[in-house]
Amino acid sequence: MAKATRGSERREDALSRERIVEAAIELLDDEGENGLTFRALATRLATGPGAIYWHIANKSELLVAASDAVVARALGEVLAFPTPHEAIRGIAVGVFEAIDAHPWVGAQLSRPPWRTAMLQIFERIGRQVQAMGVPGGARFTSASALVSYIIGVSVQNAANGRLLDPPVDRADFLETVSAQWKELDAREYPFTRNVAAQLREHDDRAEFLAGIDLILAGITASL
Amino acid sequence: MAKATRGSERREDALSRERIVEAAIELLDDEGENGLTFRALATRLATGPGAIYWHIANKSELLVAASDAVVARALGEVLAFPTPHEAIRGIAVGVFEAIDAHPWVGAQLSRPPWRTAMLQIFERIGRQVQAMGVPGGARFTSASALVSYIIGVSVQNAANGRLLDPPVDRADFLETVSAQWKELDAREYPFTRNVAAQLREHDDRAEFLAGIDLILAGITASL
DNA sequence: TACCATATTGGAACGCTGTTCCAGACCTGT
DNA sequence: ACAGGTCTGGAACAGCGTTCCAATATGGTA
Repeated sequence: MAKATRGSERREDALSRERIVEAAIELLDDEGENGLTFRALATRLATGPGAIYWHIANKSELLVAASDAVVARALGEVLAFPTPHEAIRGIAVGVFEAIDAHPWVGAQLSRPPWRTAMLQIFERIGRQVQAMGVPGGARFTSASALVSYIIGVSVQNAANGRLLDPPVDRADFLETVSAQWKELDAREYPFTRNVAAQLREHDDRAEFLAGIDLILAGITASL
Repeated sequence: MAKATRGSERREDALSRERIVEAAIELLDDEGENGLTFRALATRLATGPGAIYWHIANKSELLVAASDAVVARALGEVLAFPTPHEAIRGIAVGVFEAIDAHPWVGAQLSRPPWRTAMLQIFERIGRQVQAMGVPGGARFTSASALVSYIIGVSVQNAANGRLLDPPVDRADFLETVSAQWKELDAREYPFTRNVAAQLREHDDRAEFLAGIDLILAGITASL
């Protein structure tokens, strides 16, 4: 009797690569990047650390798999757009919001191996650059610049949101930084002091899109 | 006699925050980011781990201090330029090459707290944006876009160079990646496959500057 | 010079981590 | 019913950041 019970419920919660990656994503979202340990993951999956290693080589591979899953999901949700210009903005926002929702992805993207996740973004952006009418020789440069900008801003935006241990209100946070900037030495930081006020009414997403438009304007201007 | 000898040479190798940060930079450059441990650092400074903690709060602070030192040194070497356009290129290249020479700095920059290092870059770029004649309301956006792009590309460039454990030749590396891209599925990655050839004769620095010019063109176009 | 309070040192120890190892349990095909 | 590989999970290892603290060096005062 005891044997039968244990045997039947065993197949239900069988370990698998997907289940492990899914649990890792949950753990990272719940506890932050430092929350993902093989022991915590094993506990959540009601098993031991050793069992996980049968399905996944090491922590690095686990992080790559988790990031890829998040990026793939985000890009999958990006729909069709009437113009290349709008499509690029749509893809960019999709990536931006995915990293904003899962800040730990950012730390992974700017780290080797830039495998599937980065490649997927590059491919999607590249196609739209081509559709914009950019000639062959300049496509690589334009797509690279866009992808670098998208990843760069998204990662930094995620890093900012992550830096508060007791999650502070965004407005309060901007207020604080803005105040700090105003306190800077007038000789060393004249520019930063000057724009400190603008920081208070600052919308990351809008600023991000404005940057995209800036690059797109540059691409268009050199057609 | 013995007492005098020990006493006199003791002051020579006295510990200090600067000496520790300098040794940390050397260690990071020599052994990579994983090479910096408090034990290795203590050995290099001929002391124990505990002594280091008298001068520095924790590893995070040490990394921030090391990054700040490298960035400050790099920006200090950037000279005057006749036009804002050239100045921005000059600053950008300075940052790019500093991170290329010290890849571990990249991992730090896109991580909170973005204190002095990031701020210094932002300030330097911002002043030149102002000099370009960008109106007050758009300065923040333009400077942010440039800084994000500069950091984004530099970090990714550094990450690429770092990923090879036996340091492979750059040309061989590009050849390999280019070949990998050509093997990609034609349905899923048409664009990436198409530009794979361009990757082989790819110059990171030139590509980086082309991206800067793209953004500058965008800024100029919207003046 | 003798002494004390303070600043500084460095080695031992703690708790945690990623990873390895392996005895045993499970599942499948004969 | 049994033999094979597949899969599990707990114990153990080395190494990490960090803390602790007894020992020492230093600078000021009597």
